[in-house]
Amino acid sequence: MATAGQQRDRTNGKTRIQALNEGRIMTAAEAVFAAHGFRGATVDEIARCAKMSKPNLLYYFKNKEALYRAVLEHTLDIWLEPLKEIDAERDPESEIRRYISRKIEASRKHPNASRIFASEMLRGAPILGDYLRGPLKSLVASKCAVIERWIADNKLAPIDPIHLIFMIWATTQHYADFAVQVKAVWGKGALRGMEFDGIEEAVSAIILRGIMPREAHTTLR
Amino acid sequence: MATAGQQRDRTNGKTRIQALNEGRIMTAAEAVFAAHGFRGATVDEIARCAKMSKPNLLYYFKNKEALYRAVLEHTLDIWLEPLKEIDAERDPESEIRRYISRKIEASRKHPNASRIFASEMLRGAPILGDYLRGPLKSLVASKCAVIERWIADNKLAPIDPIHLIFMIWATTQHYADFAVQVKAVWGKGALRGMEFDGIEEAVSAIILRGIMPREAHTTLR
DNA sequence: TTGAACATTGACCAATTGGTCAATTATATT
DNA sequence: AATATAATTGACCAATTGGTCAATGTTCAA
Repeated sequence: MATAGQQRDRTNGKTRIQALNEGRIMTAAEAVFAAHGFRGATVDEIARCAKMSKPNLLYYFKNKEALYRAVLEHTLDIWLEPLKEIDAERDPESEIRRYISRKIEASRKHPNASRIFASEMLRGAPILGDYLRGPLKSLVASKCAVIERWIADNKLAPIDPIHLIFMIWATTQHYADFAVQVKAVWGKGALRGMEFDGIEEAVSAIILRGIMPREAHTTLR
Repeated sequence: MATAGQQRDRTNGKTRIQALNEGRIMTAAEAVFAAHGFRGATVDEIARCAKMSKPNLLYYFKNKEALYRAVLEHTLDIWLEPLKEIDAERDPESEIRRYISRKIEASRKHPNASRIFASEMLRGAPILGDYLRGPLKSLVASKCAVIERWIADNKLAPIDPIHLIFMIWATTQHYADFAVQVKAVWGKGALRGMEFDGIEEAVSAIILRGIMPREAHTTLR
């Protein structure tokens, strides 16, 4: 009895109430940090948004920065997961299409994660800087190598891999970060709860056309 | 004598000192708003950055919001100018190439303008909302019509114009808004003062390939 | 050189900020 | 039912916030 590990009512070393409240706080914090950035967000507003007193919030996260870091970490997972999945062994068309699809899906399901990441970049990545220059750079380099192999094998047009990746990042996240603009300009009234349908196909179409090889003699133009 | 208009030492109804200080304030404000957004920016920091006391700053701009609006307006000019120039009468390849080129140039020369715009979008465009739904929407609609005509004339592949515009916006501004990330991942050390060379060609290459028509029978893949 | 408009600032203010703490209430294990 | 632990909060604090104002210094046309 009393096996090492969780007792009744405890998950992952956390109380039921703890898990619940930390969840509520994180969700509230994501919304506020996404809209106003680290400095523009206030602990009061996050607490109010989580329907909780400020001291209670600070009982779960020792200060504003700790909360921000927790949110950023959660954000990073969502953000990077799709890139890791690109598989050198499969064909580029389906892999890139799938990647775009996953990124659009992430922008639709977790728009605040995308916005928090954007906000952190806008301020010069004081927290994520090391991560960008370390693990992210490595990951991107390895995926660039994959793309370059595809190009060498004539499975892809000779484009610059890093700019392809930037283009996919930029375009897909645009629909989350600039959602107001997209809605305003595209006309899809706020009423019809912002449907992101068709985006995936439209974006994939242009990009894939842009990077798939043509037969030997290019017939461009 | 005393012709209606500027006296000696006055330009545009503004004193020499006025013009000079307003300029310094705007530049400082652009940097601070770009990094921290409206709420995260402080008047003190902007004043310090403009080497000026806070009351003196508020002598030129009546409050934080007025300054923000002035900065936003300046930003909008830079931001939109290139799109207006797209000319239906010329051929799509050179027009789109030129547009991308102009946008990349703007990202390089006015990165803070791009970031302020991004920040305003992240918070849901409380100030620019009406502008987006009004003049911007009209402008975009007219340019979409141009693109659609090009498609109908078989000068362009049948892609969705609005998403093409979004893609160009997103990709080009990415190099300003996410400059830290670009630098970190791309490796161009901060030393070699971030050269944006090659971006224009790389981006244009993918996008143009993606939207230029092929000969009748598509030889894709 | 003078005087009126322009420019500048230290001192100050009320409101808000991130954060603490002691006291209280709820929860869960015995 | 008892008790130890977890959860919650009102009251409070020093620092910072956006903004005011009266007093002072500077510029420039006459």
